[in-house]
Amino acid sequence: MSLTNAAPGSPRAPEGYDPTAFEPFAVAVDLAVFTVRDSLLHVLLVERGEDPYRGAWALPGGFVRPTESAGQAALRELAEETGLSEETAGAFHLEQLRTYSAPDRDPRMRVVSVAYAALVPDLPEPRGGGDAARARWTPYSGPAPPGPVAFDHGRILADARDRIGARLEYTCLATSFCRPAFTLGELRQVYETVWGVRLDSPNFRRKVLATPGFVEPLEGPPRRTGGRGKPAALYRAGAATTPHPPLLRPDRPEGRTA
Amino acid sequence: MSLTNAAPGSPRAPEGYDPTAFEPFAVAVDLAVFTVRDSLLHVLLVERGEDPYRGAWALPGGFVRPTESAGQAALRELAEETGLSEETAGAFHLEQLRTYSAPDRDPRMRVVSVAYAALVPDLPEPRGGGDAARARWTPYSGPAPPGPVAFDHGRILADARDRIGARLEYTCLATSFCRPAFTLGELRQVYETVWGVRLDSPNFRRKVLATPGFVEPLEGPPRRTGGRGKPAALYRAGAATTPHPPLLRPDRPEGRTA
DNA sequence: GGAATAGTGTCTGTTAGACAGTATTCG
DNA sequence: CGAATACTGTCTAACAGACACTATTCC
Repeated sequence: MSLTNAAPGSPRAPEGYDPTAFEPFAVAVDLAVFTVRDSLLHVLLVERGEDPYRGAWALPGGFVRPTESAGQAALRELAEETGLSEETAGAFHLEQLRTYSAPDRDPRMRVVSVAYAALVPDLPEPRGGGDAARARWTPYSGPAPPGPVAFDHGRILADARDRIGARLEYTCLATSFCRPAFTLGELRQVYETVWGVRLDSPNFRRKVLATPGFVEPLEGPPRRTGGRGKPAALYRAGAATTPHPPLLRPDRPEGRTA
Repeated sequence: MSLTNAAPGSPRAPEGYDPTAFEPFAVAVDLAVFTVRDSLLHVLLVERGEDPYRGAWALPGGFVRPTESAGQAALRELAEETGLSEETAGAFHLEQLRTYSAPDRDPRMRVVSVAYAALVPDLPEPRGGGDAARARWTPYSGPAPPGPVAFDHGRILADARDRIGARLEYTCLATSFCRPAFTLGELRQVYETVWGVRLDSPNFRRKVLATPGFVEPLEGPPRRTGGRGKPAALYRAGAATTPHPPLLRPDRPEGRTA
């Protein structure tokens, strides 16, 4: 809740807690921006130009301004890092992950960070103004992080990846990784890349098409593909948000069913 | 991220952003503490004793202290509100939900709140010191919130309920609502209460027992029940965290499968 | 006995995965 | 032609839901 502790005598604030009397908290957002490129999961990292962790890679992000919410700050940062307008960036999937608040996560002062995950299609090289020039798409496929990263960003990154993988099972957001028009083969590669598995193409097609509104066929010249082979029909993302039944990952050697 | 904006000339902080120069943020935690009592979902609410929203019901919570994380603050508040020790309260399921940060969510100052959900068994009446005396278990079963609540707590509550319902499908945390020893009938009632459906008892039993480590049989005097009928065997929570396959909610008239 | 809960067993329509087979394109 | 991808169709083992039946207890 908020400020009930301002009451003198409250057990939660023995002597008239005044939040402004404490060392102030800074509130920041950190972005894990993912894309699928060349059948590899990539994440957008920026090289730090200042201490601490000078020269290390870090998640893009910044402070929440006094008049904006964390979500608005995340969208603003996403637009800056990708070099797109906020309106264009607003079409991307951007979701709050969780908040990191260990007292010592930033050695200089108390910074509480709200982490967001963004899913974008394969974009041209990140381009924005200023220090976004140091931004790079970094492969992030194995279970290990893509190298040493600043602060607790390795942990945030790992959490974000787990979350995205899990969300693919129960949501339709895999299409967020695809361009406006895509083939079912490209969509399947998204799942295969994020999950690190091979999926049976006919069965995948059946499941996706079984959920109405997951994808919608496009009229245009029915062709295009990622190499040779028969040209594939094009689709665009539909309005559905939840495939039913879910597209569960194969294997997962855990509890068995009766 | 953190403090990259301290760099002068950065596009994200044009003139040497100093976070301490801004109006400070306060960081709080809000708790949605759920329990199942008499086949109804209940949530713990406290009556506010100060303005704003004096006399309205609110989620229990408080400010994050300078030396603790948000998670530690949530555990501290949970212990205070339930009147238990932090060690005892630490056995309850407590998970971070999401962070609420609209600039105007608190009329007095900028408060960013990290919301947590706690799942507890049916406890005796909430008892703690001080203003926890105003805490009450409030039924929260229908789709509507349990009445007018302070701040954006109605929204937090609705989000929390949705999350708990969804988590029951893909996790084993329903046992968190049960006492240390419980019958499968009691466990089934947890699902029925949270989801608002009737489940087939034999099939439910089959699914639960099919996931090794979901529940473990207890030796003790094999009996007890919630009224009359044949006494049921007792179980305790196992080590498994994920039922496989998931215990999906029935119905859900949405996408159909092939 | 009747009602209520626990627990076992069975039956059946559906489904998920496997895979055969055809179509279309590139080199 | 061979390789690669798209797409259709089918077969089968397994499963989910429905439900019949028995057991045990309280009233």
